[in-house]
This record gives sequence, structure tokens and C-alpha cells, in this order.
Amino acid sequence: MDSSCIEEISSSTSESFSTTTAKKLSPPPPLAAAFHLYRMGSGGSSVVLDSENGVETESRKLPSSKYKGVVPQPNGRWGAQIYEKHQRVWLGTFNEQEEAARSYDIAALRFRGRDAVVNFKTLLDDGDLAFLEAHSKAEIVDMLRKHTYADELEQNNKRRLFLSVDANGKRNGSSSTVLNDNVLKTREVLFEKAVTPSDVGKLNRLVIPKQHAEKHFPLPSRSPSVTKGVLINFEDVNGKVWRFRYSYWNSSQSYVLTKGWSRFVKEKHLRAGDVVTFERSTGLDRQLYIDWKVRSGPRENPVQVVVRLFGVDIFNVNTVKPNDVVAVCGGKRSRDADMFGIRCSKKQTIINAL
DNA sequence: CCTTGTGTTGAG
DNA sequence: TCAACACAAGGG
Repeated sequence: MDSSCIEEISSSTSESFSTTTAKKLSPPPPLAAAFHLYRMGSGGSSVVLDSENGVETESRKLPSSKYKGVVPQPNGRWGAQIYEKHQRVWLGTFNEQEEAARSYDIAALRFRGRDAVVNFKTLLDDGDLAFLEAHSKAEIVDMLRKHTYADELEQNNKRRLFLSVDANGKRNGSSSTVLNDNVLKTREVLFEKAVTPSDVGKLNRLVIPKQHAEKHFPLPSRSPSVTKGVLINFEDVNGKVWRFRYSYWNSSQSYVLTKGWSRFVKEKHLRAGDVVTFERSTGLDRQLYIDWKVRSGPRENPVQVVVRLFGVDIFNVNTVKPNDVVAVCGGKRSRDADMFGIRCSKKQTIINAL
């Protein structure tokens, strides 16, 4: 239903883009000037040449932008536009090319998805995507035209931090769904890793298996992101947000979570063998989550174990084999002392048993 | 009056 | 789909 919204903005007249009328209305092009028309594009009374300072050159040629979706304006400013269904959607005018380019990028992401070709390959912040997905194309376009996108996004993120607490207060034993207000938000497990001794040791870093790293946390290749890494936010069971630096270590050819990781290890009292789970909301927001589970194995008191697949109970087992990957919600070891007494049921959930 | 952004075209 | 170009509609 949001796809139709855009029409309201680009052209009030509904489905009428009759090609016939288009032909009829075409005004007589100024073919008077038989000068050279180079460049791509059309029309163009480009009177070739251009004396550096354009002192008195008749050339009205407007400087083109190197950015996609950005077009020059007569007054020196820049316009941003994107095409959709044979129609142009105007994204507004801006003082700087980069500003217009950025606006185009945002629109492109909203219109064409995360894989859209954009001007600036900045890593899509999870909050960014969530925001885009949560608004209609028309709303995004409106914000861009009014230059209020940044503010709206910021306010949205603040709001989300508070709501997340309630969301978790509603959590039940399932690790795949969480009820937030009236919206059922589902989350998918991206991957899990049984932490190694070094992951919880003095190296202060967690190695993310390359396979998973490249699939779920693609790092903008080539850009400075490779060297400096990026900051990624993860929300834990208590609604607490953990921000880790994520980067690639050439020396070891591995992807790692560095800054911030040691604090997580310490606060959660992670021990080698414990399993860390990375999840992501599949709903409108693309919020990332991190959770941990006590290492599976002997010595745990016998507890009811429910094997689940996509949130559906598959079968129950009473024992957990050594190499099973187990997700424990409300394990023995105490979770944060600052948590609000939130405790999952006594049962444990196996996510990827077998 | 000046700026916005639509009409429209030719190239890719 | 896209940008170039012209210019009418808009807003002050």
C-alpha cells in the first residue's frame, strides 16, 4: 500500500502517463542552433566551448554533477531525483552536491532495497534500515524534500531505545519472537558461535567465523571501513545496547568484534564453550540482537529441553549432548545484576540441535 | 523576481 | 532508467 503513495507526490494525476499525450505535447525543440551537441543526454543548446571564466561565453551549460541522481539547478544549487515506474520523483533541491547525492542514496535504498546502487557506500546502519522500512516511500521523499530526514531518524532511534525495554519485559521463553506493543516482531538467528578460550581471554576480541561474517555483516570493501572497522549496535535480552567495533584483521585474515567485546564478556561472565547468538529482526526494523547461552554439557541440572525450529516446538529431550548447540534463555549463571528481574522460564531452548 | 521542479527528449 | 535542457508554475 505504500507503493501507491508515491504517485501522490510525483504526479497527482493517477495512472495517466499515456504515451500519446506525451508525443502531442512535445514542444518544438530549438533546433535552430546547429552547434555541436556532445555529451550524453538530449536537447542541449550547449554552445560548445567555454572560456575558462566564461567571461562572456553564451554557454548556459550547467555544470553536471558526478553524483548519481543529482542534477544542476539554474541558480547554482543541486536537485536530486530518482526514477520509478517511468516517472521522476523529485527529491528536492540542495546547496551541496553531496547533500543531494546523499538524499538520492536514501531514496534509492528505500525504493530499491539495500542493494541499490548508491553514491556513498556507507555501511547501512541497522537503525537506518529500520527507519527506512518503517516509512512509506512518500514519507521518505517528503522528509528528503524538507530536509528533515536526519532529525526524524535521530528522534526515531531515541524512541526505540526506550521501547526496547518494554519489549523485553514481554519476552517469553522463545528466543525467536518477542512481543512489542501490538506488533509481533520476529527475529531470525543469524548464527551462533561457541566462544573459544581466546574469545573470552585477554585478546579482547571475538572472532566471527568468516562464513558468517561475510554473509551477515558485509564490510564495505575497499573503503576505510576495512581498516578502521565500523561500529555496530546489538541489543541484548535486557534491552541493553552493546556497541562493538567490527573490523577485519588482515594479519589473521579474520573478522572480529573488538572494542566493547571485553565488557560483554565480563558482564555476562562468558566462559569458553558458551554460545553467543546473533540475531536480527526480520520485521520492519532490522535491529540486531546478541544473546549468550551457557555451554552445553554435563553438570547442568536436568532441565526440560525444548527443541525448536523457527519457533515451533519440534520435540523434547532430557539430555543435551556435548556438541549440541544450545541456546539457553535464563541459564544458571546469573545474567546481568542490573536486569529487571526478567527471567525466562526454566526451560532451555535448543536452537540448532543436531 | 527568483527558485523550484515539471515537461520532455535523446542516449544508454 | 537517466541526465540535460527549457521554462512555466509557485512563493514571497
